[in-house]
Order: sequence, then structure tokens, then C-alpha cells
Amino acid sequence: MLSAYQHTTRVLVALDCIIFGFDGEALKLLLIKRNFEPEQGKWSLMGGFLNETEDLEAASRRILFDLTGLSNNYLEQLETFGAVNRDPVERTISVVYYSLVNIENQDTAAIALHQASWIRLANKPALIFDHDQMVATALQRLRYKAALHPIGFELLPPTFTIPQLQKLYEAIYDTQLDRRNFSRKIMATDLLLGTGEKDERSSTKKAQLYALNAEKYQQYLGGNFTFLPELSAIKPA
Amino acid sequence: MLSAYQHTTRVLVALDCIIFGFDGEALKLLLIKRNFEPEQGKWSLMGGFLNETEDLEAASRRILFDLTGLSNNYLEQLETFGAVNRDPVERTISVVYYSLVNIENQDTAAIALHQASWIRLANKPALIFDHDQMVATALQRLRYKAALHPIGFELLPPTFTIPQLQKLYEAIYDTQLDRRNFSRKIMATDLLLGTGEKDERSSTKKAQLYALNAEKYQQYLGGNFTFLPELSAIKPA
DNA sequence: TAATATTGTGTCAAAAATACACGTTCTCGA
DNA sequence: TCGAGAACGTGTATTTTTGACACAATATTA
Repeated sequence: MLSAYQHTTRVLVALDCIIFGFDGEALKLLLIKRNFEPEQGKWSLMGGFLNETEDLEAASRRILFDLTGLSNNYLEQLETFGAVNRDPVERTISVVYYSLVNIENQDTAAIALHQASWIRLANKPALIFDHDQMVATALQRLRYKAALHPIGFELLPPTFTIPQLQKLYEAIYDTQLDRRNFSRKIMATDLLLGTGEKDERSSTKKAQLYALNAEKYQQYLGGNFTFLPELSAIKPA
Repeated sequence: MLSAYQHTTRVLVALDCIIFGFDGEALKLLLIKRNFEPEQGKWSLMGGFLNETEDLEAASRRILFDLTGLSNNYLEQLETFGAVNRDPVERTISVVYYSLVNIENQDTAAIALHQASWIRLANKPALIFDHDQMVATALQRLRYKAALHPIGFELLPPTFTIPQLQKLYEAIYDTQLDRRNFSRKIMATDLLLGTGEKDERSSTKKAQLYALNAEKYQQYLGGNFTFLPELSAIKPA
């Protein structure tokens, strides 16, 4: 081991996780009520500190798992927030990740233990520190990314219907889409594999259930594709 | 001031800058030969450490200015790299920014002092630590971003010709574009203001010089727009 | 079994992307 | 000085994609 760098400041590194879910109608965030100071009792993102011997993404996954029992989700680094006074206790920079989870997979016990709740984005309370800004940035990134890559599926159960998928996109972009054009576009991607099944939860005409074509999915993740032309002008931040 | 957080590790925070330029033919990177250990004499990105009392972006701008005399460039946070052993000396995480500069604005003295050179991306030597990966990620981001936002102009002088602009896009995406379609598409954006001037450096028919329409530019930065449909399938990473 | 709600699909018109060619301007060298 | 070479500037026809729109089929429930 070489000798340490001189004359330099060491700071705390936090990780915060923005966890998106979808309840069939609206986008949701998994938020916690802080049970420690500072800002005890206020709403906040899931967070924790980086350990000496773990990578950033590993730390983010650890925090996600510890607090929610969720693992193997889509997880992507969003941005690092480092304003000098963003944490009143001590200089701390926060590396923020966002994740997309199937809301049905949640570990209810773990979530209850941490006083976490799924809250609709539209009803989001004010969060501590710069967490509101983190959420705003994450939503922007999600919109950006989901328009070009098929990551929306990460928010759905393994099988889903086209109307469900459409509602998801409508929730992400807070807009209405034309059923016929949406269906045509999605079908053209060849991403969906029809299961013979139908969605039995519906109380009118039951929609066909599809599963993801895993191979095609990987292809589309790598390249770019305009999933939603109707959204080519995504609203500015 | 509240008391400090307990039981947590503090780490060094570095900042590394990926500086893109364009010489009229190809994309270039401003790289330095390290004059300090470890890895003295090897090629590396510009970097430095975060000070106690500065924001991340401010630190990045400071480093950029100290080393190159460049300021007021386009600067955007790319990603934070934090693998446990990425720096052999001590656990260090690096917040990476990328910037786009007009290569004609360089401060020659500052650059010489730091043994920095503009090197074509195609001739990039191997860099220290994880800097190669940083560059790869930056190029990917640049391609992503420039397809939807008019940030390419940040690499050009205040006035430029359409053929120059086209060569820039061809360099960014390492591809050939059709002159007529490119011109039509760019003109349709209303981003260019014709100066009466012509590019006197050309030795054949002199091309018209344009300047950016600053107002339109801001509009396009905010929203999304498909600048280059021919690139809708940007190559995977 | 009629009313209601939702699914699934087809067509047509407009817009955008693609492919492609010719006349113009400038320099340089014969 | 004028002809060749090189790059600039622009227009049109074809194909593809988007966007707008309507009707028949299925399931539930009153």
C-alpha cells in the first residue's frame, strides 16, 4: 500500500435510493419516516452510508435490501448531490440511485419495520434536505430513459396486459395516449410474448396477458428506439 | 451545529474532468501526463480533490480552470465511480464531469504548464485507474445527449458553417450523414442566424457563416427534439 | 337479456425520413 | 485566362412513420 494522499479532506458518503413502483393507476415512491435525528419524523428517501469496503452500487443494493427486502431490481445511478450545506450535521455528499420495482414483490414486514410507505408521486409530501430535488431529477431521468429503452417493464409483474402497460406509460408521462397507436407501436417491437392467459381480475372484457421476450428485451436495452413518439417533446424539467 | 454522525467512514472525494474538443475533423480529449505519483508519467484525465467548503460543480470548475484556463464551458455531471480499489493509494470515489469546449479558446500557457495535450479520441492512449471507462461512459452520454439537445454547438466557435456542423456530428457519431437531409433538418430548427459572412479559410466555394440563435437554443436545451433521426439507433455501449 | 364497460383491430391523411442530382462558387494550375 | 477540380447550396419523389378516428367482439351485472 502506498502512503495516503496529503492535505485533503475526507467526507462522508451517503447513498439515497429513489424507489419507483406502479399500482396499476399511478406512479408511487417508497418513502420512509425517519426514526432518527436530525429531522426525525419527517419523510425522506431510503438512505445509508458507504462502508469502507464496498462499491457504490453494492452499498446502494445493501441499503435497498436492508430496508425493504427487495433485491435484483433495476438499479441505476442517478447523480451525486454535494452542496456544502445539504446535510446540516456534517459535510456529506450523497450518491443517488433510482430503482424500478414490481410493487407486488415488496416485503411487507421489512417495509412496516422501517415505517415505509408507498406514496403516489402526486401526493408526495415535502422531503428532508435536498431529497425533493433528487426525486425531481429521477422522474426526469425515468421519462428520458423510458422513452428510448424498454425499462418500463421493470415496474410491472411478469405477465401483464397491453392496457396495463399503456396505463403505466400514461402515469410516467402524465398524459393520455391513443390505445390503437400505442398497441401498434408496442406490437411492432416484438417485445411481447402472448401467454394463452387472460387477466381474470378484470370485470369486463378480459385482456390478453403477455410476458416479456427476454432476448428482444436485452437488444432494446442496448440500442435506442423511440418507444413513444407521441412523447418526443418530453416536458422540460 | 449538531454533533457529527457516528460509526461511519469518511473517504476522499476526487473530481475528474473529461474535456471534449473538436478540431474540425475529429473529436479530441484534453489529457495530461501525470507529474506526480502514483502512475507518474502516465496519461490521465484532469483531476483534483474536493475541498471542505465547495460544491461539487464548483470544485469541478476550479480544477478545469486551474489546469487549463478554461471557464464558462458546458459542464455536466456524468457519473460517480467508486469501486473499492479504483485508486491504489487510498479509498477514493471520483465524481466525474464532462465538458464541451471550443478548442480555439484554450489557454496555451496553462495547458503547456500541465503537460496537457489535445488528443484525438481515436488515438487515445490507455489511461490510469478507471479513466478509460470514464471516457467510454462520457462518449456514450455525449451521443445520447447530442441526439436530443443542441449541445454540439458548444464545441464550435461562435460562428461556423453548416458543413462544419455536419462534420462535428459525423465525428461524434462516427458515421456519415447526407448533406441535403442534414441541412434541411438543422434549418428547420431555426437555431441558426445567418451572418452575412463567409468562411474565408476554405479553398473552394466558401460556405456561409452562421451564429447561434441564443433564444431558440435555450428552448431546445429545455425540451427534447430529435436532432438526428438518422441516428435513432445509436450504437450500444 | 339488455345495458355498460373495456378490449382488439383497420384505414386514411399528414408529416417525416430517406434516397438521390444538378447547378453554383471558388481556387489553382496549365 | 480559362478549364478542371472540389466543395457548397438546394429540390423532388418515394417510403415510412405518425396521428386521428370508428366499429365489432367480449365479459359482467342489473
